Amino acid sequence: MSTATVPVIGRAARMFHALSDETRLEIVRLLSHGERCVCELQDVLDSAQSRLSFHLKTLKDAGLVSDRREGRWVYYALNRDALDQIAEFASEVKPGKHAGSCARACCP
Amino acid sequence: MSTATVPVIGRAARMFHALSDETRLEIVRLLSHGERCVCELQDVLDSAQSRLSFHLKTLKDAGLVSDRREGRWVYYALNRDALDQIAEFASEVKPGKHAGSCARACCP
DNA sequence: TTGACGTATCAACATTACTTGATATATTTA
DNA sequence: TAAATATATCAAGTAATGTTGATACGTCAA
Repeated sequence: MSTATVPVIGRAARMFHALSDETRLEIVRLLSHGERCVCELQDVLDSAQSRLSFHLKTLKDAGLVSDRREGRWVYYALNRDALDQIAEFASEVKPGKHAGSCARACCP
Repeated sequence: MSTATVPVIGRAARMFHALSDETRLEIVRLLSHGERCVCELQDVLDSAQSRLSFHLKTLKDAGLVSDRREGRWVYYALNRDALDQIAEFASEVKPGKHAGSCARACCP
């Protein structure tokens, strides 16, 4: 494995982990309609505030969303780049991409 | 949220969870070159057998890989459909898709 | 400047996921 | 049929993650 692979894989793992929770996927789905403040997410998801804050932080740390404060409100928005990277991963890894060049090496 | 959304989100969460571990991402990367038997993955990843078996089961339960037995060997392969679904999720959710139709409703 | 509101952080607990070593199962070969 | 090989499963321990309620912080309006 190339030296560059490890950090890349770590980043990808963190992004996928951020998407591995149903609440966070709901948040992502809501944000796909545009940026939202925490209070609206809270209303729609009927979720405790600290719980939501925790999940938003998880998404933010993984680079999937960004936030901006406006007065007392904080607005969260999806990160286009991150979504592109996910799509890219899926297509990178799709069988057939490397066809021919990669014979199996074991279990004769 | 529509009634159909919940199971779909559950499935997605499971798929993303399966991809949220570095070892499993390495496995996926290896399988992107074609199907592999467990023993080869074991060699390449230098991983305990039961550990690998655990991760392969996780990937399989999430629908990301399938397996077939051939004699004493079991070959694992990536599931094209699952990868397509991941890419589809990323594009579905990309901001702009719903532009215009979804004004914000809170925090006046 | 005090009070109210929106959000983040913390601590304690509950739950889930991962690792390891041991054992079981299936298949092949001797 | 017995031994060997490839893989799966299990139990026990450890680590990571998610939930809840309480508290702190920042900003605005009175």
